[in-house]
Amino acid sequence: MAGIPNPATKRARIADVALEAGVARSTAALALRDSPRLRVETRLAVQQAAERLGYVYNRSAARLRSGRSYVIGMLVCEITNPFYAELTAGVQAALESAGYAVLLANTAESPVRQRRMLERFREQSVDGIIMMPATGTPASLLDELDEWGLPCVTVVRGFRRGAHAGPDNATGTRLATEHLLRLGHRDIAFLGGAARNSVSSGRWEGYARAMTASGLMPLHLPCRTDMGEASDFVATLTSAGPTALVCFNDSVAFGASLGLLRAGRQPGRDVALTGFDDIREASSWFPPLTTVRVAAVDIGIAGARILLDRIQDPSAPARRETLAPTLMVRASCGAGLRLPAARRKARTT
Amino acid sequence: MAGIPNPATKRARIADVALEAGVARSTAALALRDSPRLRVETRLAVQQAAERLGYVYNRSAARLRSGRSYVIGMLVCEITNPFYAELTAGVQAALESAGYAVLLANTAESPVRQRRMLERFREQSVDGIIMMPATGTPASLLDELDEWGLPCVTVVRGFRRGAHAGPDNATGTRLATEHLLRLGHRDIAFLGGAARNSVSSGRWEGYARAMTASGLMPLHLPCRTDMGEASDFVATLTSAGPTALVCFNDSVAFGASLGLLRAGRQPGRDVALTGFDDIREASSWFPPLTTVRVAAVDIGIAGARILLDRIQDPSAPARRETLAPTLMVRASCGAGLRLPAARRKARTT
DNA sequence: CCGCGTATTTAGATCGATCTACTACTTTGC
DNA sequence: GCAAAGTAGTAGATCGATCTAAATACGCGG
Repeated sequence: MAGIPNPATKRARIADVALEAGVARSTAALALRDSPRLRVETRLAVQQAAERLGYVYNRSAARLRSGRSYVIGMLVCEITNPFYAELTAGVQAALESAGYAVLLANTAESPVRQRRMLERFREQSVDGIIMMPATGTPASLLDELDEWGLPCVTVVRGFRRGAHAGPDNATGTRLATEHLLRLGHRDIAFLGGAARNSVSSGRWEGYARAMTASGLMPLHLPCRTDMGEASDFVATLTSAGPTALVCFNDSVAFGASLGLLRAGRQPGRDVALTGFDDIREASSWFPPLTTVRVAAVDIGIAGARILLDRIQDPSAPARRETLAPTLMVRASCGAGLRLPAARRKARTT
Repeated sequence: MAGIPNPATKRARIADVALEAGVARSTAALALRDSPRLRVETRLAVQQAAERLGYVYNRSAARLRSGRSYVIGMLVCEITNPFYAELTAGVQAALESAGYAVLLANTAESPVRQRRMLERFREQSVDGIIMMPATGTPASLLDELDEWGLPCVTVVRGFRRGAHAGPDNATGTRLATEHLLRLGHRDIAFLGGAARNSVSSGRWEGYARAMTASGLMPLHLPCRTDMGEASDFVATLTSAGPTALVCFNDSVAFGASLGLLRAGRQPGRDVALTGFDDIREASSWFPPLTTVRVAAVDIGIAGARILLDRIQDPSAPARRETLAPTLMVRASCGAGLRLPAARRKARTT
């Protein structure tokens, strides 16, 4: 009867629904959760009663009793990095369709903030954690979370142990380096990724192995992994420098190409570039960026799935998933680049 | 005594802390919330007892009784857009320092997903909502949220009414347009922002007014607001086209500059560009992007503050904050651009 | 028509905090 | 010296769901 929910009267509770449907409170609760223990008719009757009253489920109450919150805590090391933003979107979408909500915190690479947020997540009694550890996080954090009884999955970055989803970094840079070698480059340097973490070391290793396998010396050009830094750094390189750069990620490659332009050099012609991640902007860049594709969204989805399985069965061994990368060959490595100079001449004739 | 929290035994409750400290449960609760109703010594004793037991506050229980969750729901229309990513970081930081956690959902511009997530937020009994309405959201959504008793603030995008924090879009594009006019441009077009929302109309208006004030015809070049689209669109413009583009936002401006390069034209020399937002990448772009600065982070912080005030006093009238933009003059509008060609010549001498 | 197993439904305790209203004990005022 | 006011602490109800264990209904063989 009550049709329209009235803001003045209080929100309907499960007891009200039970009354309206003419069943017991516990029956109503079961019906609203679609329990097979109830007859279909009963379930339907209760659900219709709930509809009539404009009943809204109160997960806070459920959470207190059942201990399950259907909330996952997510720690992102730097949400303003487009790769992590995409990954966040992937995680969120995957968890959303499994009925979970996502508590998000940006650690901005600070282990202190990271710790504070983990504690807050614990107070909020999240069902699990999905995180990219801030640079400098000790692996012992996993033990602590374990002690807290909080299932955890690392994504992209991780530790030697523990549930994890991430790209095969070494294979990725190996593919990129081998491609450049095939194109005839010999003086190839690795740009960016100074931080000592699993991602940096993996990407460096893939590059370095490919170089030494060809009898060449690997060279590390360290710079912070953002566009501005990379741009400044590359602008200082002279024409005597490397003819090709394997960049730590796409942002660094973008920075490198802008730096080259600033120095009056043409990315893709004067210096070949490869990136890593294949973020959305990579293909529409000029020149389009040759890069290692590891769909951030897919990593997010994989991480979410591992976490959900882990929540279901916390005793199962920690699963680790390494996503195979593919090389997206575009123009920035020198193949098939249409140069502005050439175009300009063509246009004026 | 119990020193180390034992994962085998259950988590300590407030009753355990009370026992350890030799006070009543309600006293312990007050002490843990630092209530001034208690003597300092009592508070300290309880807090130390909590420390000893490794007590962790259970907000789920508190939330059930008190109705306050210290969780805010945030709806982002497109988290992979760097501007919104920065805004998200701002909101998150501001709310975090006020003791709140943020439930995040990416609507990907879908009103359906937006609605679903709002309902989920409601179930989770968030204390408030901070959102950028997906394109096509009716203003009546505000009434619904009101009926639900959920305080809400819109950021960046919004409606005619309701609490809001956002940039002064019209002033921003007016500044940019006037700057281009001062530089002698007459054939200036507005690029991007086809969607019919408050942001698009505001930015178009500022541009159009400045044009008509100078006796010029405003021209809208509609294209979707992402880098790839803008790049494709601009690549088709001929040299007979406009000499300057006021772009809807930085991403569009980036796309435009890449599109010009593809067409063999030089952004900043052949065509002047201005952006909007001043995202991190704008200053390290080549050429550095002249753009309207409205710190995304500041909008996020302003939005968070308005929401928190609104939660404190829901009966107060909805506050609206418009952040004044400033024009960041850089090279992309043609002033002080050092051209690659010139540089290249200088380097070879 | 009884007993037994299975399918449904239910009563009442429970999760862990907060809130209200009350007690006990000081202090103050006159 | 006694009421009024103030201070510090407490008992017990309460939030709204879930869980456990038990009651009831139903079907069927004998």
